[in-house]
Amino acid sequence: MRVRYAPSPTGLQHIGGVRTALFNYLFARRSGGRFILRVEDTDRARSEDHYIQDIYQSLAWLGIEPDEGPAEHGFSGGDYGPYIQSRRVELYRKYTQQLLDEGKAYYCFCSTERMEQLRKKQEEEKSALQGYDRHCRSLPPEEARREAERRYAAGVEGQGCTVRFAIPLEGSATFHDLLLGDIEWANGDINPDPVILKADRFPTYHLANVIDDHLMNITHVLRAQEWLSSGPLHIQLYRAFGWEAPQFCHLPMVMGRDPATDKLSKLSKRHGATSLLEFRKGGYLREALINYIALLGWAFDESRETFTLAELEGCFDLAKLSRSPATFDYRKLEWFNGRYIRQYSVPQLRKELENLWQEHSPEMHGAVSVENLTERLDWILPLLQERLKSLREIPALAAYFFVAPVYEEPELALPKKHTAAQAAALLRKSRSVLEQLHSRDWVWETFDELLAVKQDWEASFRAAAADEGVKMGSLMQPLRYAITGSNTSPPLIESMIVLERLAGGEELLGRLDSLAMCLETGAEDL
RNA sequence: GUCUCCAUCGUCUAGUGGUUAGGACUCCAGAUUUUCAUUCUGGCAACGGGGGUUCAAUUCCCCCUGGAGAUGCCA
Repeated sequence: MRVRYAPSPTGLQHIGGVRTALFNYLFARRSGGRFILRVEDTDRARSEDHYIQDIYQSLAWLGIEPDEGPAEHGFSGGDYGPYIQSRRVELYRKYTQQLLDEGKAYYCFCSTERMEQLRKKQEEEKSALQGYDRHCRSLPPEEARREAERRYAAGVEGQGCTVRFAIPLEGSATFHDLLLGDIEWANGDINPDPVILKADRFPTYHLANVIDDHLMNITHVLRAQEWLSSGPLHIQLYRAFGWEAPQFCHLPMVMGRDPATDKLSKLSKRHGATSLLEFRKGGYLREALINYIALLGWAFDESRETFTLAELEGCFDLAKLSRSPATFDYRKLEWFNGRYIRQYSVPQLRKELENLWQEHSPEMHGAVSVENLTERLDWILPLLQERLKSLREIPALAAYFFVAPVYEEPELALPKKHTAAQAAALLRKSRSVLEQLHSRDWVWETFDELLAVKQDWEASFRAAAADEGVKMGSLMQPLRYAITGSNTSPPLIESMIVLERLAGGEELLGRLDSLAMCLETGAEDL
């Protein structure tokens, strides 16, 4: 078995493309076959080098390794190179010539203006026939050849000489799709005589794709269903060359819902983030992306939905593909992401962050900088880990460990049915507890030891709450606001211990005093 | 317009000629908890419509409807 992922470097790798790559990869792994990466850069106007880099980086990030790929870019080259189509143009010209010689293709001199007018006219007349009118198909071949040579010799690009494939006028093309079953298509319904060699003498997708799949011995073509209607054309091309066509499997499309119109369409930029590396930048873990993408149009059984790449390699099965399109759901991706974040160990998570922040500076909060953030992550991460949906939330959530909060909404400091004065009193009580705790001799070096210390601290605060005749929550609320500047935060006692470790006890007391002052001076407003 | 593909909760899906139509996300409620989150428990929610075939259709067939894709010297 030999399968390939054949992206064109005309844009960033997006979810749909990556899903196709993943399924091809999994199919190869599962069947002991080979997974080939081929770059289809036949569109000279739109192909760009950095898009090629994006393809490589995307696959590398996910851990999808091609068995064969462009050797000039460091991939293990197989026996079928080059794997970049722009380095194979002579091949495509040679095969085009063959088709020309056999009368299965013909030169076309119709200008783009003529084609535009034709299309416009067909649209206006709501013509049953759409597409090329085969104007040049009946040109005497010898005459056409001379004209083509004349134009090529003139050398100017865009002289309007293309080569079109002569679709048989009668009959039909039939092929068996592994997912969809038998597909039969009347030749009359195939796009009439598509261009196979453009005016710049580069091949179009259809030609290059068919030639390369054949030459590279591809046995199975797994591609998105948007290609289904090119299937019959490709079958006709294989037939014209006298080649056996590979097995086809047209994967369900990945859709997105346009928030403005509420309409579904092929997932694209208008639906939000779609490029893979954008997700990485946005704090998503590779495991989450792989797991979620694998489930887009595929399911293992009635309940299991957690899979690592390695597990997928062992259980992926085309028979379990869905035939209907899948809508991309950002929320479910987030849910997976949260789960995988919680599964990571703290060192793993820290490493991931350091790598990420090296490439993309995160949006920082106050005085939090990458330097002093990463070195303290081992203390902070355990407190944040279980409330993260994405890595990108970390700087904002961790900010209070680095800078004193600004008390913009002091009413958040008030427990239910408490006045500002009462809250300030609770704060003073907490202050005395902290002072007492500071006078004690305690040390801790690991997070586990911190948890032991926490027992003591918590007991002291509980006693204080009882003293004051309030619930623990009531005592904690002003304290929480003082320390974190919010009424929702990671566990407060652990936070204080960590903060004391990172910034010293005076920092804690200072925050309490400053909120108390704030409450007392603004008391009448609350 | 034409051709083609598709059709189970809002979303991703499982499933069968006879099931209380299963799971997950979201949402809601409850429990745990110093808040938030996590975790746990419970709940809301689906076989697009009409014809057949059959003792019996969500399941098989046809039509309709709906959705999507293609209709490029883009892939």
